[in-house]
Amino acid sequence: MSKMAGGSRPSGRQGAAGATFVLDDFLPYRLSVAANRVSRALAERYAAHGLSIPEWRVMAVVGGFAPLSSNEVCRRTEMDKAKVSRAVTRLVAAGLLARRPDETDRRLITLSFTAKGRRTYEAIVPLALALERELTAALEPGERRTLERILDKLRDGPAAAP
Amino acid sequence: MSKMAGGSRPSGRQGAAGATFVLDDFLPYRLSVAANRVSRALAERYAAHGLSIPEWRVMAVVGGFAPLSSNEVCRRTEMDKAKVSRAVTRLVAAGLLARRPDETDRRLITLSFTAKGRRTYEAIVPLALALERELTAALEPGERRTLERILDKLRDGPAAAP
DNA sequence: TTAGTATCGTTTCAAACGAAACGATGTCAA
DNA sequence: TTGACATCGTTTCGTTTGAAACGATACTAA
Repeated sequence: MSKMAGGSRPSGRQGAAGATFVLDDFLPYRLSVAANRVSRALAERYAAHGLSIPEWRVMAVVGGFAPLSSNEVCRRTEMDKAKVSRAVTRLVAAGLLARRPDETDRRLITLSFTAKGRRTYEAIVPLALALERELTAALEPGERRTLERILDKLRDGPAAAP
Repeated sequence: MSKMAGGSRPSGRQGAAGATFVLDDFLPYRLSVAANRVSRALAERYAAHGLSIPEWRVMAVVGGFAPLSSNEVCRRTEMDKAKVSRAVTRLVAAGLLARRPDETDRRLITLSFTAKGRRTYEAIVPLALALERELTAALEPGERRTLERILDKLRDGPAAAP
């Protein structure tokens, strides 16, 4: 029951082309709307800690894989390097991340938590997990697993890497 | 098999906080990545017709509900009014949409296709449907239905309207 | 009437964005 | 060595974005 939002329907008169198109049923649209809703909810909670979503993503992978380079952060967060660079700059300025040149390859910059950064990380991870639980609470156990499978397929599905 | 991207795993040493967090398994993240992939694929195809995604969304609801006001477009596309205003301006400039003041309420502006706009609409709807078919081709028939249900839940789920 | 308030669509402003250019470093083959 | 090319992270550029301010129109109550 999400189609009747406005009451009226595609209104019959559909020009010559026959095939009625309903945006509300269009998968890319619905996926985008759902993702935006969820992202907004997440951003709201992290705003209280002064973190944007790109910053949170960086924190998340540093928490799991530090020490790592900005380049690795790119791969692990699916963000381009400009976005990562800006997020890292802000996190360093906020005193959450330490940036130090790699000894053996000086093009690389190694990222790791400061003490404050680690404390923040440990404070916000539970927030993320709580939101995830809230979201999946509405889902049947089977739906949850199906969703994981589907998201994998959609992620890898179209557009073979160039 | 999407987790082993880099080979290494959360690397054991996890500070004091115990609960290992894996961004790659985090629903909001995965949802966002999947949605971005799909949006990018869609945008690519529409770029050939000179349409951005906001513009395409406006075209889609005009095709289904014209004549309608910009305000209705906002509700039906989940875009804010600034975004809609800009998309409409471009579509009018491109000669696809006609904008004419409502007779009875002169705050409203009624939108409808020009002849060219209708032709374009009829040309691009099949493109959208084709992409959707490609995407869902990878899904079992049951998965497809489950996904619909899940997207509804995620859309309405968190954040009761203020 | 006439205030006062609400709604519509546009515009303004600052922030965020992606693509491309860039300087610095590393790699590889002649 | 040297030169050509690749990679890393930052910065620049023009565009897009959302929030708020805005003018114009409509509604409501005195």
